[in-house]
Amino acid sequence: MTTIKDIAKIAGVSVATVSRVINESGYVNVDTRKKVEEAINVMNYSPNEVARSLYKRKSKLIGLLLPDITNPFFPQLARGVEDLLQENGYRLIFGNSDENEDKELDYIRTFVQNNVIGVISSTNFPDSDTYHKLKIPIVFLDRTSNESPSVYADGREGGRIAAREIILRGSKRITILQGPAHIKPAQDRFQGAIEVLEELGMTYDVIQTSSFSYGEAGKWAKELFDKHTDTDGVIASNDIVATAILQEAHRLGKAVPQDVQIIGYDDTPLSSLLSPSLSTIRQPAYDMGREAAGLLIRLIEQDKVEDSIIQLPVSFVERETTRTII
Amino acid sequence: MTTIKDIAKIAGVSVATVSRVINESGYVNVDTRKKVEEAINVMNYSPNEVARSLYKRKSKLIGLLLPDITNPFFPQLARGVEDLLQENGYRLIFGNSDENEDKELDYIRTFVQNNVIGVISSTNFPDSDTYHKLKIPIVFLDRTSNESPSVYADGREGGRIAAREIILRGSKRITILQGPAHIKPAQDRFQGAIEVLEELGMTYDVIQTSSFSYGEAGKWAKELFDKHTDTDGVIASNDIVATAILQEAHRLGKAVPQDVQIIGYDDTPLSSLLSPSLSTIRQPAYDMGREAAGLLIRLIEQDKVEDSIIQLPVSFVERETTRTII
DNA sequence: TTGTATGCGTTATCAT
DNA sequence: ATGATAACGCATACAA
Repeated sequence: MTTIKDIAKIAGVSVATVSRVINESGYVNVDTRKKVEEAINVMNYSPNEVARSLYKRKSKLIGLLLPDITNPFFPQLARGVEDLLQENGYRLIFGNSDENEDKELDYIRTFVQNNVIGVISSTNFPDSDTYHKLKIPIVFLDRTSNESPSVYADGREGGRIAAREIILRGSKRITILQGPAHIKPAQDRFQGAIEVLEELGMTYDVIQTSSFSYGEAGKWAKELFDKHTDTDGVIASNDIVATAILQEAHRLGKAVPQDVQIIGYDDTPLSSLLSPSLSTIRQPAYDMGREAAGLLIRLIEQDKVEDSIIQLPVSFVERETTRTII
Repeated sequence: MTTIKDIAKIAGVSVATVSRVINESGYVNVDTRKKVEEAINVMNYSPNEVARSLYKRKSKLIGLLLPDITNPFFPQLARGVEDLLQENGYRLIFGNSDENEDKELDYIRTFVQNNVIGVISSTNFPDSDTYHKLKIPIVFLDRTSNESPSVYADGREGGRIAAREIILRGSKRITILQGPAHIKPAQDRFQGAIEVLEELGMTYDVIQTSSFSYGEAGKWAKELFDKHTDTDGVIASNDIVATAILQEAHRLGKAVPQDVQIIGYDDTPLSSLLSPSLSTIRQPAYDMGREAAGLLIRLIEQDKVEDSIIQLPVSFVERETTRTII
């Protein structure tokens, strides 16, 4: 590996001078600058970020913690984060937490050990000690905590919209899937929907679920139609579950949306590809990722940051699993 | 931040001794070890990986380069990689290349700048200078290059299977989608299919495509049924494109699989959720990721590694877009 | 305008 | 069995 020393030798200057031209700091004569740049090009030199990081006590690395990149909602988030960071010269250390606190702590620790300059986390434990003690900027993504910087979509409103739309389109006996208890955004959207259901005096049933995995979704779907045969509207906790419901309805010979309406949540790419395509509440995942990255960069680079809590709007995406308004 | 110096002071020993207990290297008295461990626990100390990395000239970081995490095939790969690496104490620096060589080089450079100890890459340019000059182990994932370590599924065989199965199930006028020219695995599967088509003397048409994106897939679907009205079997370049074909067939009122059979490629989670669910060629993505990580670790930790080219089997997954064998 | 020297936190060598 | 110290590659304070 070629080091700053090699460059200095080749250019016939001291390492300090080389450092100056690299970092455009301090004075340096035009001619010597040229010599140095020449040497840098010839050797195809680029500075060792590890040494820099050690000296400055901070790197260009940012830690990203997501529950599970295999859940189609998260790649979009990740991509948004990565794009903006990359454009700004930052790089990503990435980990899946599986909503598991231990795994999460382990990652946070190695983030710190690697001098990451900030972290973006979709955690279920934003109030844990680990986060409070962190001395680097952190933004919670798709999660919130008090006054902490965070980027999320309005889950409660999303739930309200879902309930309103499905009622508006004529469902009378609604079943609502309650997402995993430990996942805050899932509870928010559930609460929002319940509110509207109550306000409008609708009769409804609730099915508890404990994960968002493809594997288990089918189970809830079966349970739903098993327990609540006369359901004519389903508010699912996310698109994955909604898809399973749709499949099960299909299997049972129920017509969607004529017999049962279904509303998903997230608007993952999947939802537009189903037949019938899935009506859903859209979260602007890619934008959320970008916003989170932007916020983190501001937190890192500026002294004072306003608007460190960013709430993005959700919206109803009308597709084919809901009827058209009469 | 608490450093090894702090621990040394608290434990009343030298930094050398602390280092010894941390790394379990050299002799250290049981009692002093206890004192040191005590201090480490009290201070919740963990060593600065950056300093370690600087001294040792290598980190515990591994670079992972994927085309686009937003394409549902790649999260599975990524997850496989991450799981195995994480279990072995390695961490991931992650980047999307968008199949763009410049972006890729940029990432490889920053990988090196950060002393990554190995790289896993799904690149279209495995023979580029950058990779040849890399002095750290690299494994190509879902890609191959000569004798270089790599993990991939047998694309040619996958293509052959797809063609065989669709013919076996009665399609006579097959249209085959040729994936992006610059993506090697896409061409492999295409070649494999063509071989069988030729061998069996089938008539077939080819549609060129230039990306795997959701956005453009619909375009090719339209083109396909537009140009080749009498097609009764479609071999798609991957599940995304197959899904678009399925949608378009549906829109045109063609019955699947009665009028048209469709075979996808990859077996992304998506494919089992469609209606009709998608028959496809399965690539064991998660396992490929794990294998790649395992191979890389062997490359890193062992002097000599056999079987550094790992080919995983593909298989036909029979679902509802193909007819049952007569 | 440039160079020398120091320290970032760690590991390893060499004494003791 | 333990400690003092050089070195990893870089950026900066200070001298010149």
